[in-house]
Amino acid sequence: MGGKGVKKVGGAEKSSGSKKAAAAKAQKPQNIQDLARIAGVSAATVSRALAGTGNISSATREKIRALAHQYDFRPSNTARNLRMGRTGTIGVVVPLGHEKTQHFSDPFFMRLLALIADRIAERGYDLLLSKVVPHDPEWLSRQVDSGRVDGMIIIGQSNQSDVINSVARYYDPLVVWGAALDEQIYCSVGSDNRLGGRMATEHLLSLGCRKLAFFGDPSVPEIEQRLEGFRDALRDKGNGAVGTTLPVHFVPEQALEDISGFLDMADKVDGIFATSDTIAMTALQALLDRRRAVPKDVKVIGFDDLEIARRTVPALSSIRQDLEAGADALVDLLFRKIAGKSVETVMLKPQIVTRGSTTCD
Amino acid sequence: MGGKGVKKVGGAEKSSGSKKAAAAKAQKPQNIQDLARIAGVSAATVSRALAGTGNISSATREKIRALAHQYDFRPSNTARNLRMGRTGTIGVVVPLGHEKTQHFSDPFFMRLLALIADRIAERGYDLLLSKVVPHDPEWLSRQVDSGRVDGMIIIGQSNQSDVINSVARYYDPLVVWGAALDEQIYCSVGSDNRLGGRMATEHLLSLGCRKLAFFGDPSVPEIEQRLEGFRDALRDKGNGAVGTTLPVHFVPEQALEDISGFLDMADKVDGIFATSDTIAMTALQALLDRRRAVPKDVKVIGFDDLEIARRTVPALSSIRQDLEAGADALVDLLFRKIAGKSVETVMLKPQIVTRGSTTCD
DNA sequence: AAGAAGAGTGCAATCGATTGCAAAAGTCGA
DNA sequence: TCGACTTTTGCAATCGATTGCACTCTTCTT
Repeated sequence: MGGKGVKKVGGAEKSSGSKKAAAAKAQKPQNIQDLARIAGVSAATVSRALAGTGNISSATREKIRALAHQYDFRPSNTARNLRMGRTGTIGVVVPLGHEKTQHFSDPFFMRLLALIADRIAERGYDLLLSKVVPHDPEWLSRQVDSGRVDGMIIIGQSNQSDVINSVARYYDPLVVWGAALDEQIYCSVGSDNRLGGRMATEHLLSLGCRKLAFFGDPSVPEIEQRLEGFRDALRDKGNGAVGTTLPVHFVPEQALEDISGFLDMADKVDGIFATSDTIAMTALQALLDRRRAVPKDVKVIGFDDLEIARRTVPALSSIRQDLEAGADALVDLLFRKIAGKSVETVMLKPQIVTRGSTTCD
Repeated sequence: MGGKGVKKVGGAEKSSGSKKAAAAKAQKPQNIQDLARIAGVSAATVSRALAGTGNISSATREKIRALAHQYDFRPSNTARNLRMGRTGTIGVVVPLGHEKTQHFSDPFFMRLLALIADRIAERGYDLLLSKVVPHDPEWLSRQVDSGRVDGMIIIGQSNQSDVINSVARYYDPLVVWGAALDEQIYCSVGSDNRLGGRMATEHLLSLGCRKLAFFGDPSVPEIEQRLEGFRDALRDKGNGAVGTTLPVHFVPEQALEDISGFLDMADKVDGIFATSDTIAMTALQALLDRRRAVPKDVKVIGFDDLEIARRTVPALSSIRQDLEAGADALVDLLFRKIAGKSVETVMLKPQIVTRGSTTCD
C-alpha cells in the first residue's frame, strides 16, 4: 500500500502463499487476516474489536487491541470505505468570480479553507478541493454527481443561490458558507451581516462621523445585507448624518482607482465602512495619498478581522467574523447531514474590534 | 454510495438479483457490471475501455465510452484505489511552532496550502491535512506509517531536518517546502534565500542606505540563509555601510515590541530588510508611530510578496517567492517520486518587486 | 435438570474495480 | 484453405474490511 502500482499477480500470489504465511509470523501484519492469525481468532472478530462494533467480549477485544498496538497495525481505510459504501472524502467547492484567479488568493477564504481542512482531517476524512468558475448551471451538479465525495462544502455563494437550491433539492449533504437568504433551501453558516453592518456604522456615528461612505459591491448577497445594516444604523442613530455607497472592485489596482476617484470628489467624507479588511487597507492607501489623516480626518472600519488587520498603519478596526466557529459549524452540520440528522442554518454573531483606524491609540 | 452505511445484505441481495437486472436496463448503471450488461461485453472490457489500459479494439472502446458518457457513469474511485493498492490521498503536514496556533494563520502558508490542494485535486487525489506540533521525534513517522496516504508534502522544516532525514531514509515519496540544506537527504523546493537576501540588501544599498537592519530569526534555516545574503551584499557592495540583526518574534504584539524597542535605540537606521511581509508591516507600524517617514527617512523591504503587500501604506517592496511555481514543483516532484522516478531538489529564483516602501511613488 | 435466552464467534458473501492468463477471434502468408 | 501469429475478450481471483446469519457456549429461569 505504498502507491507502487499493482505488484501482486494472480499466479505469483498463489505460489507464494506459504511464504506469506510464514512471513506474517515474524513481520508486521499487513491486513486483518494476518493479525487474526496472530491473535488466534477470525478476521471478523479482529474487525469488530478494532472498530468497536458488535458483540465481543472485553477480554478478546483488549487482547486484539493490544496486539494491534504492539504491531502498530492500522486497518485499511480504503477497504473500509469500499465496504461501507462511502468515499471518506469531503468536497470543498470554491466558486470563483469572473476573474478566475483573484478570489482564490483572498486571505479570508484561504483561512477558512485551512480551518475546514483541519476539521475534516480530525474526523478521518480527506478533502477534495474544487475551484470552479460558475459559467454554466452545471458547475455544482457536476461535482456532487461525481460520486467522488460523501458531502460538499461550498465556500461562498455569490449570485449562485438558485443553482445551489436546484442541487440541494436532490443532494442533502451540502452546506454553504455565506449569508442566510430568504429563498434558500440549503443549509448555510455565516455571520449576521446586517447586524455587522449596523455595528460598524453605529461605531462610526458614535465617534462623531456625519458623512459616511459604504465601500462594497451590493450585488453580492453578504455585502447587500451589510448595506442594509448600514442603512438601519443611519436611520435609527444617524441624527441627520448621511451615507453613500461606492461599489469597489476586488482587484487591488482597480479598487484603488475606484476609491481614489471617490475621495477626490467626496472630500468631506469623515467615516468609511469598508466591507472587507482588504478593501479597508486599500482605503487607507488612498487616504494617505491625499494627506487625509486616519482616524483624525477620516475614520475607517473594515470587516472580517483578518490576522493582517492588526498589522496595518494604523491598525484596523474591524467587524470580526469568527472563522473558527464558522468552520466548526460547517463541518458539524455537514456530518450531521451525512448521518441523516436534521440541521438548521447557523448565523454567527459578529463582534466589533476597535483599533487605531477609528480611535486614537 | 451516499454515506448511508451498509444497506445491502447477503440474503436480500440474492433474492433481488432479477429485480436488479431489470432495473439496470432503465436506470443509471451503478457499477461496471451494470454498464457491461448494457454494452453486451464483460466488466473487464468496460474497465479497460474506461481506464485506457490493455489491448482493446477502438470500436469497442468508443462504444463503451459513449455509453458511459450517455449514462454519466463514473467508475468507483474507492474500488479502484483498493485494487491498485493505493489510497488516492496525499498528506500535507504543517509543523507548527511552539505556540501552536500562530503558524497556522500565516498567510504565506495558507496560500501555499491552497495552491497545493488545487494541484493535488487536478491529479485526482485527495488531500489529508495534518497540523503537528513537533514535540516528539515521532511526529513525522507517525504520519507516514499510518498507511493513510500515498505521499507526503511537508510545508516548512523549521529545525526538524534531522527528523525529516530519518524518515526520508525509509520513505521515499516525501517532499518539503523549505530551504535546501547541506545535510538533507530529502528533496525540497524553496527559493534561493541567500540570493533573495542579497537582492533585498543591494536594493537598499543602491538607494543610499548606510545603516541597515535585518529583521528575522536566524535559528530558522531559511532566515539564516537570507542573513547570509544580507552579509554578502554588505561585504561586496557596502562601501562602509553597516548592518545589524534583530530577531523578531512572530506574534504580532511581541514583534511590535521587539521592533519598537530597537527603533528607539537605533534611530539612525535608514534601511530595513524584514524577512517576511508580515514583519515588514509591523515595521511600518513602528516607524509611523515614531514619525519616521517611509521611504524618505527609512526604506523598508519585505520578503514573500504576498497579496497584501500591495495594499499597505506605502505599498511594500518585497522579494517575491513564486508560490505558484513552488506548488507546481512540489506536486510534480512528489508524483515523480510516487512513480518511482528520480528527482532533484528545486531552488526557485526570487525576484525583487519595488514599490513605495523603498522608492518614491 | 431441562429449556429458553443471551453472549460471543466464525463463515462466507459483499463492496466495485483491476488484471494474469487462457480461450476465442481475427489477420496474414504460403 | 490451412497454419501461424496477433489481437481481443472473458473468467475468476484479488485487493482488505465489514457484517448477516448460523452455530456454539454460557447463563438464567422454571
